[in-house]
Amino acid sequence: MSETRAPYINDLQPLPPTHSKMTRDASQKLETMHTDPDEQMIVDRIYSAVMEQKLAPRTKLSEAALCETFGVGRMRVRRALLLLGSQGIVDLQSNRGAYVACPGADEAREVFAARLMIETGIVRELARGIGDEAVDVLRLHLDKENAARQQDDRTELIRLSGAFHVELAKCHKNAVLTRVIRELVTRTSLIVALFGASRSTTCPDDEHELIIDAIVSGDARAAEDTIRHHILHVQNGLDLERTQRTEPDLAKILSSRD
Amino acid sequence: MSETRAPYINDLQPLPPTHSKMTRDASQKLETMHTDPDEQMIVDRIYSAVMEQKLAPRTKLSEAALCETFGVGRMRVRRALLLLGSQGIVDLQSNRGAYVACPGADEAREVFAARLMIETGIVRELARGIGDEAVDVLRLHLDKENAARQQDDRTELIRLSGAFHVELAKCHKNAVLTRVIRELVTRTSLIVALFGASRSTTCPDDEHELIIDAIVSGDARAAEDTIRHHILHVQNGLDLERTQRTEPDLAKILSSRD
DNA sequence: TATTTGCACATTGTTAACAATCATTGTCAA
DNA sequence: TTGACAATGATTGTTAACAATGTGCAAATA
Repeated sequence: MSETRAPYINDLQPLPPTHSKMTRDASQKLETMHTDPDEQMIVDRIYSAVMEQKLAPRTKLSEAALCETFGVGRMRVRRALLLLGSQGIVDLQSNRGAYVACPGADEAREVFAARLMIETGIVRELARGIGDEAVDVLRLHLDKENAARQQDDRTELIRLSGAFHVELAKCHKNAVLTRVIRELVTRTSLIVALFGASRSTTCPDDEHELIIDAIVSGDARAAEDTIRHHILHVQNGLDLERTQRTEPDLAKILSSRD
Repeated sequence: MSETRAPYINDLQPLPPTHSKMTRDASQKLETMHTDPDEQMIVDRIYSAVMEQKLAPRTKLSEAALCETFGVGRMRVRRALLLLGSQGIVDLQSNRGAYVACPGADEAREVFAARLMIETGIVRELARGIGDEAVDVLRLHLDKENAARQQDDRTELIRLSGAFHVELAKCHKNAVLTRVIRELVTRTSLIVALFGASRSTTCPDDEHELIIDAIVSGDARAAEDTIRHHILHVQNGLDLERTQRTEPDLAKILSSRD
């Protein structure tokens, strides 16, 4: 459906190139931990890169590049890519390689709908009784967000904005739930990178603070409404109705044989 | 923490042996589709076997056995096991092999807590407006459950009981959400196999029908309460507070050399 | 000049052999 | 008899070579 266009997107994407970051991380990794080159490290690294929007959708993740980058054998890279593919972060195309996933509008709506259903439950239960130390963790996270916003650190702000929702899930001390949310948040990063038009999506103002306030107030209904409003706000800041960037690309290419 | 006991459980488990089913499925598969021996087939097969409680927890899934069973190379089996491991269905132990997962009481509580939060959202949104064809699908599923119950087909009833919740998720036509629920339901099957004491867990009476009725009535609150009650009912039918079956097994074996 | 066809290269998929680790069993000594 | 210890066998982890597929370029032809 969407694999017949733009074979190598590296030089087409406006986002920072992947190679510079890759090599930096590679050297860093080769220096620090040569003892445990687990493939979970590769997964986490790519996961983080996607969440920070350093890896643009449709970026090719060739095995050779990843091998050299992380200094591991092809098997490890292959396993990591398989895991990432099973979570919808990368798109594994047979005999063609692995690419950072490029979710369509339908899939984007699915992710937001799922987040709405799950996260409303998360904050509702938290409003029904949250530990003091958990509130402290959340408020500390809020401080980091504000600091990043004041310093105009866009990358850090993007990362923290997504991580806030993971922190909300972590309050339940439920590894199963946290994993689900982490996956959905990461896919949201891809969606925002693809469909994000205005900067409002990357700057959630003080909505996160409102969510915390609603939770500590103990009003479950208010907490639900607040996070629902927040998620919808992020979604409404996107160009989901429009055809994505790749679709007109194909049409343009096919019609540009003038 | 829990890998130091009962290395080979095949002949210790009271559940049906895995080999008979395996070989049957293997021949069936070799006959029908020799063209696409994808590893997704292996994953789905093991998934189904776990949901039907044909594969008991702690059952060893050796690579050689799976290779011969499914008639594929070791790489395919390895990839399938990695995927199953990433979803908590099997436990991959380094240099020791893959075993059907044996969730502890804490993990069981996490799964139920996650299901409570997510599935209440699912039925709430469904109560807010569900398509007629979706209702038909659910009622048809209910008929199958009743048929299996009347025929005392315990295996089929177990499968359908879990699949009902997957069908609920499917009503949203949301692949992301459906995948999450499918994983949670499958892990619930493992939990029930481990901690299930009374048969009440396998026979949810007519609670599923109550859920559908609450949904079609349009009362979101009632739908939430109904499925919450249902999930808690299943959970309360378990011996979660007790130490699981494997602990006393080892003690009994070690002390039974009279 | 534009299109198509063939070839060369690069990348991925697969297989098989090898290395490493773990479990079991047998042996020896206390 | 019991305990530790070592050897053997089996199973998993890893690597490298090979096969297969897709991509891009170039040459040839209309």
